[in-house]
Amino acid sequence: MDKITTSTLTIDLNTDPMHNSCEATRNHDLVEELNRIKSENKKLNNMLTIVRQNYDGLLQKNSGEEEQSRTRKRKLAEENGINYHHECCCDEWSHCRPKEIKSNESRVHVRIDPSDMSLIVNDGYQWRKYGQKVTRDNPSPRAYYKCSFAPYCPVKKKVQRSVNDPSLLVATYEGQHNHQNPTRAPPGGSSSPKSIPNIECSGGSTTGVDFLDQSIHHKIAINENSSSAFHKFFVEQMASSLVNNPTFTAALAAAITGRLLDEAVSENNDENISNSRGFSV
DNA sequence: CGAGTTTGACCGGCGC
DNA sequence: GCGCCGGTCAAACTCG
Repeated sequence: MDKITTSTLTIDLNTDPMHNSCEATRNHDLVEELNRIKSENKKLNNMLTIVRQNYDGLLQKNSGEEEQSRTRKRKLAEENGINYHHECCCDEWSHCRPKEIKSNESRVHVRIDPSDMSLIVNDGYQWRKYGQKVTRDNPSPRAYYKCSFAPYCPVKKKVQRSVNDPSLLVATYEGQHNHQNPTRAPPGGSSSPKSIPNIECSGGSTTGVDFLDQSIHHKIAINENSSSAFHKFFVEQMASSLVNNPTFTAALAAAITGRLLDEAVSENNDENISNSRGFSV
């Protein structure tokens, strides 16, 4: 998956024989950072590969056994007096039905304290709960929320505890926000944004990671520019990729870009341009 | 008193 | 056509 090779970078860095030691140091830093980004990219790609494999396996399972299969399994499970749950990336059987997944729908997993019984996912937006229901495939209730930050924001989210892992909240987002993420400008005037939980994206697309490679390419092309400028570009590229990617929710995009923008701003303020910090989603 | 939450009722889609 | 189930509504309730 790695599109950048070290050899490519070496050639790129050594094209000018007149480079001084300062530039050499900077290039060395760039190589180190590149390796670090590649390493993180590889980790993310591994995670996504696993998710994709699970997803593909699920699709194969569903298509192979055809629609009847679901009924048969459901009947069998009910006859045996058990709730049927397959073993895949999904924690809810209903999500794995061959029902078409909406393009503007996505899911995030949020790690919480297992003792915390609340169904609250703090993603920076303001939500109003309009319903709660216990579904047949999950003993824990599912909460229904509407975005209440903007008057006509169409975004809804469903939050339910994972069947397999009680410490995992599964939030399903539908639609796109028609307003800014309030995290960027807290209504209460607080300078520090609300804490973003440990959100893990669950989906089949790899495009959310590919922008890293594109950015690395661009980084080499603009390696005469300052690192902060690159960092800014990196953040913008990331935000753009997320916004344009239908598999990522607006909430997830806002959470990630918010965090990175904060990093970029703080690094600019410190004038300590190391680019050594990573990010995790 | 207003905003948010709770919870039972209702509705529509889907499978049988 | 009937029943099941997920999603939504709305009145009652709670809280600051």
